[in-house]
Amino acid sequence: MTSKLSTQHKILDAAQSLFAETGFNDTSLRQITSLAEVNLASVNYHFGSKKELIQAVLQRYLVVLMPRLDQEFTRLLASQQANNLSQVLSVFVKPLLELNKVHQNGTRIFLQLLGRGYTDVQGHLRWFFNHNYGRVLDKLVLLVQQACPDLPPGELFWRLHFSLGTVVFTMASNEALAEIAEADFNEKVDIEGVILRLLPYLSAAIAAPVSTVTPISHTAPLLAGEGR
Amino acid sequence: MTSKLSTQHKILDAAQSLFAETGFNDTSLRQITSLAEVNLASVNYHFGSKKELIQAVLQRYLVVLMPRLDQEFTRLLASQQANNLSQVLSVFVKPLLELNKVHQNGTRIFLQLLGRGYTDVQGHLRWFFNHNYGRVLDKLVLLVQQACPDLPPGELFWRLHFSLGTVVFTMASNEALAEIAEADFNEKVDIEGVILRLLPYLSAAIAAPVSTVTPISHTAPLLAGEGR
DNA sequence: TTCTGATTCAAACGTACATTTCAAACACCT
DNA sequence: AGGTGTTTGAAATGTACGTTTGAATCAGAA
Repeated sequence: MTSKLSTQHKILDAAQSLFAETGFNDTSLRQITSLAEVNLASVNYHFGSKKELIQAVLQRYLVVLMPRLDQEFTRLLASQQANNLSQVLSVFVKPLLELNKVHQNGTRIFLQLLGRGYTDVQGHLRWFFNHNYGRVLDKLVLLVQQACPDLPPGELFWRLHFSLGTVVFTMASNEALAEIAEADFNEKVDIEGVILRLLPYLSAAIAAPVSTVTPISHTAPLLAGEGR
Repeated sequence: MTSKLSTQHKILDAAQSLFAETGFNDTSLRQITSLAEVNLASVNYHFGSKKELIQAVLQRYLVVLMPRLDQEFTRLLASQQANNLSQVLSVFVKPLLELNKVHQNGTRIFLQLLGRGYTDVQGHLRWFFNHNYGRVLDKLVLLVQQACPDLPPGELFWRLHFSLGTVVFTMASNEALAEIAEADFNEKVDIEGVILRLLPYLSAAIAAPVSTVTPISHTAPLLAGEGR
């Protein structure tokens, strides 16, 4: 079963686990190479630097996930009928779960890494992500906008980021939560279970009625475009 | 105006800003003491260690917030009529905003710190938090349970943690989000604005109908257990 | 085999970190 | 003023980090 893996592969496998568990900055190359059973210098030999290793770890999943999401988004945009929010969010499920083909527990690991990327590093990974895949997410914004025509663009912006936070934080602390859930409620919940629990939560949240109690002067937003 | 501050106070003020901005592990005592314009050794003299400094920074807010929340929860629990979810969540607003009395931008800083505490450190801060203030949060769980009697306890557990993720992640990246929001939508949003936007989002999310959808993965084989 | 480029290895480099040390400076008492 | 306990200061300690180095080892072609 355990075929002979290249050094690069062993590094990536060890790195993703440690990165997901401990975060990027709090995982040392020595931990990684020790777990991977390779020489310390091989990381810099094969990847150049720790920063590039982090990107390589993420890219392994992103190059699979993002084209897949793009394809789903494009399909939904092409269908003339308006899609409801639940349908839009549901298209995430299959592409995300297919990351388990990239690596065992790939879905969980990727989402944890995504969470780490948003909270650990200062801007750098956020830029990398938006720069490479921003156009795909623009389609998602468009779809949600169509599904929730009554939602002002500014409100939608915030709610999408709220939702990103929900997902990312949940995955970052997924292990601890799953443990508690099993201990307290006798419910064994895997990553698919969490995703399926997230869907109705996020659907209801994003489509929630807009609050009427606003202490701030309510100026009509003119500019659209999620750019940046 | 700028009265003479004690060394301890200067350290706490510098530390909370840097911790909120960069995270606990990625902020060095040298940065803190440099910003506070005190000697490096004074941190260990006054607080013992970096870990204890982190706790002291958090405690300054927790000792104000948690009794305040406890009081609100108790009040709501005492009222015989059942409270709806929106009412329950609303009790967070005032206690949170009163943290601005503890320090300028105290609400934002505290929530950012809370986010850092949940994602940065390994369990340690989570334990500290649950150990000291777990009983207060139990009352919140009870209130939400009363407001959403149809929600199974297991589902409620997950949704409360989803909500924690929403808040915590939003605050961790609050500065970046607020900047984008202002640039793209011409909306100046302060911490109060974010909190008020969160309320309807979270109310709808927690009270969302429970999904009837079952996992698409085949139920027969349990290969690739997600545990560990 | 011998040559050659790619990979691995042990060791070291320079930097930054939290923490400790101990003498100097300070504040507050009588 | 002198004495005492508290606080600050500059410097050093030991550890860990990412990265670099140069020799040893390997794989494949001639």
